[in-house]
Amino acid sequence: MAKYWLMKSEPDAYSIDQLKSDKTTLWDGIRNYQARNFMMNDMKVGDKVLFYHSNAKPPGVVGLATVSKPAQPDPSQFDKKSKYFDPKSKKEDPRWHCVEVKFQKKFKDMLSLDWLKAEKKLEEMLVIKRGQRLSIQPVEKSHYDYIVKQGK
DNA sequence: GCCAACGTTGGC
DNA sequence: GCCAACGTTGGC
Repeated sequence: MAKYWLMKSEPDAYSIDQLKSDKTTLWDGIRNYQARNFMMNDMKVGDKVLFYHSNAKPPGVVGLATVSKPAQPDPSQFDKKSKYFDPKSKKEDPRWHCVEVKFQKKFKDMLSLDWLKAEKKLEEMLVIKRGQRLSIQPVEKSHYDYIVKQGK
């Protein structure tokens, strides 16, 4: 049974257009244990992903992706030149893991955060709740289905 | 650029 | 194990 997720990315860092041209990408650089645990323990190949642009004008869901590879150690944690380098992480016991995601679709018209907030059916979604900063969030099937139906 | 929310760190 | 200080996220 596939699960449903929302994954945030700042378009300046990695956008849906980049994913479209890359086809797949490692979701590296996650340095939050809750988000990591979702990737390590709960995400499975084939799970559905809402791709969300944060810190964008406007922020919102811009397209769809799927999980294409299970969690593996995040290579950026061992790369001294990476901004995600973590000196406390050991090769034999990596602290951070990440999944690979695959491009599925870019919405012609994104669904902005304002729009999500205005939808009665989506009022329980985590992403519209105040102070919700988690960059990977579980999404309910009904919310996912509703968004996919609206997204062109 | 501001700042509320909240996660992490480290002294005790 | 508490909690103050600090850092980051992300909407506005």
